[in-house]
Amino acid sequence: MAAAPQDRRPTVEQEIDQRLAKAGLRWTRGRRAVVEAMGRSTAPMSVPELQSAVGPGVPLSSLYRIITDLLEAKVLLKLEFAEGFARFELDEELASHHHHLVCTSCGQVADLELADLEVTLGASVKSIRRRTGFRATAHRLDFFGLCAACA
Amino acid sequence: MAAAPQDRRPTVEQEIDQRLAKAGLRWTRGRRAVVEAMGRSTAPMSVPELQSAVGPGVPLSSLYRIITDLLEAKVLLKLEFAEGFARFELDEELASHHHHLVCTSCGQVADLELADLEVTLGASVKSIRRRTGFRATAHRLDFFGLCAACA
DNA sequence: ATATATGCAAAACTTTTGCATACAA
DNA sequence: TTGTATGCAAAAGTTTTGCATATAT
Repeated sequence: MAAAPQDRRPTVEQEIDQRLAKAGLRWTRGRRAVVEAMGRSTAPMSVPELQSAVGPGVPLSSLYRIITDLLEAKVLLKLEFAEGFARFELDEELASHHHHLVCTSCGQVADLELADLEVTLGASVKSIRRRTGFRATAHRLDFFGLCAACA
Repeated sequence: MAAAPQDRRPTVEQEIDQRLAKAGLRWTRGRRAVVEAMGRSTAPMSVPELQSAVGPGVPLSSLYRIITDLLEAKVLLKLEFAEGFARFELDEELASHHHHLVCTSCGQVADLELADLEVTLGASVKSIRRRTGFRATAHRLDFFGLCAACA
């Protein structure tokens, strides 16, 4: 659903602009390329994947520095799936809260929304705080198994 | 509760023995030290943590090789919390299925059991298979926030 | 104009590997 | 005894950093 004229909620682009500004970061060619590549992807990307999505204009060291900055600005989220390297995706508030399906055979990682579960998880957060004093502000739920193609 | 004489279920040690044997692995001093250190810990350990728990008798390269072997034998489980390095814990069937509370302030990782949630998650696994064809055989749920001490 | 971001090269950190020796079965 | 595991050193893979230059504001 596109933003209607009377919609006062900022677009994703505007929201990203704001986060960069708040972090004191400039809107540069490299950062634009990374954010756009992330926006095009439907699953968290590794740095090599990001590099080929962005094209040869951005060297590795810059990619890593851009990622570090975007993490600090809360534009990106860092994920690790016990693969030995990190993956990244757009911050959940910029996209939507979701979980991951990790295929243990081919390594593919897919996004998945499970709205009904979130209610239950919200209740768990309260019970955790009551039982342990831990104040959870975020969670991650990943499923491991075989994707349709590998099964 | 200790195993009663009539209890036919193997102890954790026997179960580990079996898994090593099935994988064709010998029960050596280094592996024993690692398994014991893991058994003593209540939270997943990084390799440096494991190294100091085990003491100076086991060099890094051996530790990593031992970990690799124990992962293959399904005695250990590998976890990553987007810290840039891996953590390890005893396989869930050797301990108990649980989740993690990761403090984003001090970095502490604590174990947590949430039995009631497992039922809901089981239902989700079925719904995922129906909707996407993905066959989940395991899951991981981690909560991020502030531990009681940091809050 | 000025502070910030980039590009290149070098380095740091985690993890893996080759090879000779030591050890478990 | 025989194959497996270990220890040391060297290397590989991922991520970080120093410094000079280029760029956004």
